[in-house]
Amino acid sequence: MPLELNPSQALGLWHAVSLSQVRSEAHDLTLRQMAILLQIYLVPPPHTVRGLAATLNVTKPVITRALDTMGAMGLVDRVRDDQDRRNVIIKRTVAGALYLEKLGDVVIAEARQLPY
Amino acid sequence: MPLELNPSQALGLWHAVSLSQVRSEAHDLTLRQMAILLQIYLVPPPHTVRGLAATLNVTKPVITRALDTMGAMGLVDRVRDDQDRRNVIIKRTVAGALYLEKLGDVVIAEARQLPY
DNA sequence: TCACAATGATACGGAACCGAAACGGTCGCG
DNA sequence: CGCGACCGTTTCGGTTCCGTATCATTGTGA
Repeated sequence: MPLELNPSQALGLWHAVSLSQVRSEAHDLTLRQMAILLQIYLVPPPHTVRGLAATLNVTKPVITRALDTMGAMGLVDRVRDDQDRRNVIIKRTVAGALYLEKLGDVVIAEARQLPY
Repeated sequence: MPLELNPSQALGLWHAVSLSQVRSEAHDLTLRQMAILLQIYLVPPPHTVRGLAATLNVTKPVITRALDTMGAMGLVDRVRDDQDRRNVIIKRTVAGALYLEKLGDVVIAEARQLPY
């Protein structure tokens, strides 16, 4: 049985989590960066710049720059593909997994506190 | 009975909605702008710049600028308070309500398609 | 009345991000 | 070998956002 939300729950959840993110985080991720990070961690590898750009419907430099930023934060890692050295394989990191685990906790906690 | 999500559902939902937002919208809102918009529409009025700044834990100029941007998009409106003319009351608009209604539809649709 | 507090807006310098275009390194194929 | 295609990165000019500090307007209370 699928997860059924009513409009109030849907917006309420989005509101609560957004608010939590804005309030807590010193430097939060862009919506695009967040989408990239989630794509990397929730979809089976391998992930490439080109593939992410196509999936998110953005240009390649957007991906490169987002990986620069999140790489500096330790949330992702980049490795050259030895089969085809033109490719770059985006790797997950422990810090990235932890970051998303916390995000998941926030979503779960806010969902639980939602009026129903 | 509260809304119980498991970690996979929580992150999957956030992933799907973020992806949908990034893919579709030419001009998407900042996380802060989104939080402000949801606060205005989901919490009973009146809303002031100062109040929003305190709730979101950001400085007042952040609110003013976000209202400038979203005001230009027609998502919110500003009216001087006649009781205390120092205050500015932030008003909802039809366009803003429609915008959030669509967002809610996306959340609901993605939740329904979630594996469970 | 008149200093002072409060509110929202603005000025300013700096940082991050964007899209388009160009670039270097790599592969594939004739 | 050579040339074109492909991949990720970088450069460029421009826009947006940020934080701090300051401003104009309005209310408050001695």
